[in-house]
Amino acid sequence: MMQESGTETKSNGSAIQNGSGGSNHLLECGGLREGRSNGETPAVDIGAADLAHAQQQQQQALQVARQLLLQQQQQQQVSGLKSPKRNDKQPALQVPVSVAMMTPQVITPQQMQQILQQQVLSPQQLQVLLQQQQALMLQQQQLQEFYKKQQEQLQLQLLQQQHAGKQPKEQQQVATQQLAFQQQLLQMQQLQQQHLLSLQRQGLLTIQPGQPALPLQPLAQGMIPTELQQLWKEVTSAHTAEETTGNNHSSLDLTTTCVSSSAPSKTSLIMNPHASTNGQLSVHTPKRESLSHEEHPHSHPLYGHGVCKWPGCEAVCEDFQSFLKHLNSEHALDDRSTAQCRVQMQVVQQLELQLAKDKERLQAMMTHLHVKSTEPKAAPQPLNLVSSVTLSKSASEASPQSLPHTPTTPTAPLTPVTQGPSVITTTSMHTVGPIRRRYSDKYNVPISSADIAQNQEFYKNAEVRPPFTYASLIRQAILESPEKQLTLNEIYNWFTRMFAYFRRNAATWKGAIRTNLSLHKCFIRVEDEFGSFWTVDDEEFKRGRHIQRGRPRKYCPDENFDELVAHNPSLIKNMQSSHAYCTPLNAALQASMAENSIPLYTTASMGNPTLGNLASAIREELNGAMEHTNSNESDSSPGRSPMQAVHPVHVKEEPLDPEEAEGPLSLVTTANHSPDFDHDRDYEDEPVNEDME
DNA sequence: AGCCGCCTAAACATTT
DNA sequence: TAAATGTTTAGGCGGC
Repeated sequence: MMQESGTETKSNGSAIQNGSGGSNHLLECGGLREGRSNGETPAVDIGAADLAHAQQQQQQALQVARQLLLQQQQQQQVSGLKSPKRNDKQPALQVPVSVAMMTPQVITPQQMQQILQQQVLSPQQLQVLLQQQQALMLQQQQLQEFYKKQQEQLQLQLLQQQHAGKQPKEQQQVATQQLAFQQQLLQMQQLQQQHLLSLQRQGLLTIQPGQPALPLQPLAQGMIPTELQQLWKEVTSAHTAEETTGNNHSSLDLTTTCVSSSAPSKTSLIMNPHASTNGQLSVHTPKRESLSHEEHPHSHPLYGHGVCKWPGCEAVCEDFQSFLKHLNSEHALDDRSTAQCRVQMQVVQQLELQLAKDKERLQAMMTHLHVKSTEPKAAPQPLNLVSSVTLSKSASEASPQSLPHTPTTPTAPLTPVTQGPSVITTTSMHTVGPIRRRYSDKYNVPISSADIAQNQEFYKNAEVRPPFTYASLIRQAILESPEKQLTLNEIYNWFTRMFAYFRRNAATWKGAIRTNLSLHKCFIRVEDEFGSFWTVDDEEFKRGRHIQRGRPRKYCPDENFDELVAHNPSLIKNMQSSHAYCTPLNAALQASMAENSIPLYTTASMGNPTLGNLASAIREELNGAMEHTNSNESDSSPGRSPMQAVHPVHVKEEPLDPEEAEGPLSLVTTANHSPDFDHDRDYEDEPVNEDME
């Protein structure tokens, strides 16, 4: 946190920051201006132009839709006026369909613009929203048309009746139909209100709990208590809006409007008539029956520690009686409570979903680790695995007060989303608040794809720093690629694509990426005729070692270099970068490592024979070759030839592990081309065996 | 308090 | 020549 803010402050002065200063297009900096020299297609590079375009489309569509609606309504009014004889007995039937009533449900362009300006929606989300909006309007139109026809029919009948003075039954029927339609319209309105509400929420949350049509996935990943509280407050504040619907008995039919039936664990809202309080709504789920408070008269799920636990309420109630009173008065069966219940249903649903996922994950983890679990289904015991203590601590610190604060940047149109807690799952292993509790700290636990994917949508849209180290992310980027290899630029693009956070301060994080690539042993630079790319050695990643400090600069001219290049023209880059340190591992050292069962340079754990693994294999092979050469010479061609035979690539020299070579057993036989060398050895106090875990 | 890992900035070298 | 890429170091910060 402290570091975070400090960092931000620092980077505020950077040129990059200034470059996008004053603009609300937060996406325009970062990797987006990068030339894509590699010609890869950026998947979701969202630029200002894209946003503007989407915005324009939205507005156009909305305007067209509104015009259509308006026209219809005008027509209707005209037709109404044109009705030969208006029956005064039916005025109520004319009222519901009015511009005043319908239009507020449709998102105005201004609202949309507002949403867009907050820039919390990805183009995909925008598209979904647009489609939803259009679908809703279409529905609305259809209903209106139908209603209009019905009305005409009714009027016709009334006319006939006036002339004939009969058929009261039919009239009654039609009137009933009309009433039914009124209800339908009300439901439509509700739906639209909900839609609007969701959009409003999106302005704050990016993700929309009450949105039936939108994919629930983002929400499923994204809710944390703080956000939920916020959500409650919104719902509360939206109360007035909902109240305008007035006599909506139908609005209490919660299940019709809110719950996506696609969700695996269905929840149903039950009006609990047996609750100790009148009209109290309680959320029942199939799995978690709330405590029966009939059995515990003074224990109520909504009451605890003298406080009303109704979401968003927290009213202090001295005793249970006053709580009941409060409950009855403040949380009676009304629209607000209903809406809140809807939200709560969503919450429960998401949590269940999340729980199921995490249970599954835990099971897989345990299976993988061969941990005997007596109760695989039970709540996860704090396994003595990765630091549950740490996690719980960080989780506890992930309070809204300690949010990552980035508002110092003028470029950041900070929506509440960006200020929201950075971690959105409650159960993920790496629950991290703003604190940079890095996932792979110490343990170098690789991020699984699921870890990132789980919150993928969130991080894509919320400018929240992901709780992963650069190394972990780079590794993830590389491993996600089909070939398990990426150019630097592709790595950049992955970052910008996957994390909204990395769409600004490009200089900073790009530099960090480069630094990490160079610094971590696990990242292997490979070069072919098309350029260079990076692969990852997963085993090395888990070991988490860095290239040792004090390593001499790789760019040191050397007299042997020309000769080397002569033999291996394609090695130019790598040779010149570090040939001086391609110290052969002597047999003793290797034996030592073998004794320690060090899986040095074994193939990466990802399974697929990829180039990354190939690189590792090559190195392995190279090590074997070194074993035989017993060379004191610098790493010249003999070691390299096999590599080239295997693949027209070569890896950076670092793989030869100067670290080991410089350990106590090290027989650093290379000529010291660098004056820093002895200096390096002075620094290098890392004995091999210690290094070997 | 000291160590360690991570992040950031910066300087510098090399390549494109 | 500028920008991108790559390497290395220093210093700050938080966690342990």
